[in-house]
Amino acid sequence: MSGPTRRRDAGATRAALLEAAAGLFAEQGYERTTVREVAARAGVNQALLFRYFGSKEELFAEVLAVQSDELLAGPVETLLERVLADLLWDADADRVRQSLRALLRSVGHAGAAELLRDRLGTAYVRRLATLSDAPDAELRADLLVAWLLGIGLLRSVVGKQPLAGADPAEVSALVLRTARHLLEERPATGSGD
Amino acid sequence: MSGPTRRRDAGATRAALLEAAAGLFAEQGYERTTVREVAARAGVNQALLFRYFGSKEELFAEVLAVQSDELLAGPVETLLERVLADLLWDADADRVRQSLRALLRSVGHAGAAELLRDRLGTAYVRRLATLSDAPDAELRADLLVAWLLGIGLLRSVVGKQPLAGADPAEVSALVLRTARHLLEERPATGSGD
DNA sequence: ACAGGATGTAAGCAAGCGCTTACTAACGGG
DNA sequence: CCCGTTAGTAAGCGCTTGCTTACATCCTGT
Repeated sequence: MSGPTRRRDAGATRAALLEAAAGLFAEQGYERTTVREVAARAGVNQALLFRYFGSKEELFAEVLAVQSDELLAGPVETLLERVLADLLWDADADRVRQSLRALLRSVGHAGAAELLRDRLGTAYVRRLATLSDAPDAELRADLLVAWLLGIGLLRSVVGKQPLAGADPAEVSALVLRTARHLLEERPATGSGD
Repeated sequence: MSGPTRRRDAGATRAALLEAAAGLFAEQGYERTTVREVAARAGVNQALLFRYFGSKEELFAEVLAVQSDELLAGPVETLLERVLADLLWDADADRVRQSLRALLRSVGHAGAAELLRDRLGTAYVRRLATLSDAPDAELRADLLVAWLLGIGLLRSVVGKQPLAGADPAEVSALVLRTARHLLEERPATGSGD
């Protein structure tokens, strides 16, 4: 049987570090967050961070690894809506949202850019592109991902008004209507199809 | 007449520092660029950077100060098109484009965020909002600025394909059509106006 | 019970950062 | 011609960064 109160618990320490890191990476991005801050918020000696994660970079990768599948699992039709919700309702600190925001916040960092370029971004775009019949469907989906990125940054990082203070539901509805138009419209041609 | 070859020339030194800084800030952003790098590229002793600009932060501000008016001067109708051009044709290193990209690249930095929030972003939004009759015109303009920000980052910083490799003219046309729709559309209402 | 691995701690290293200081060398007006 | 001002230089200060090391302590299997 497990001891009543384990003061030495590798699993709990790892989890505490992971949670502290997720919060700080989401708030400040990768570069501005120091390993000492993470250890302090976790209430843990900072040497343990390196024992359990190897490096700051690997810790960051583990934080980002959380979200990959959860959002992508649902139906394509509501994918954009769900991502927007995670982006706009930033009050609560759900783990998926934290890791999404850590990704946005750290887009200047090579590791985050690579993840967005080669894995996450591609996965989103593949799904979003199925909503469009246009031959350049993937480009349109890329533009949508770019929009989400920009909205997240201008809202949470820059704090631009009126966007930062706007009703999330209104913003979401406006973006969704425009996104549908982007995916479905076709350029006017001289031949008139 | 001025001396034949002035080896001691404060104006030229300042200009060299400014140009080197614009290039590096555009390529790497504020935080990743070091004052030693700037001085080295300018071929100048790094102490002079502080003599002529006071601090890295003030040097950055001076780099960003370039673009403020130039783009905003033209007609509103082509404003979006011109910014998109500066964003998408990133081959040549025009000074206005460099400072625009330095701003995007450094959006995680407090100084850049403040400029975008309180000055530049507001100026763009004011003008863009005149293109819409909607009551939330400024919000829509904010969303456009967010889109520009996201496109610039996903293209130049992240390097996401197919966006990064797409024909700038096609991207521009697609974004402009969608932007017009965003500015002009109105939500469907139950009362049917 | 006790050896040995797992867990936690304190201290500090090398490197890099923005910035400053103490100095030399060139210029230009009197 | 000389001297104060200006431009340029070399060195390094104080601090922070990610990461490591040497060591104390606890827990568990046999």
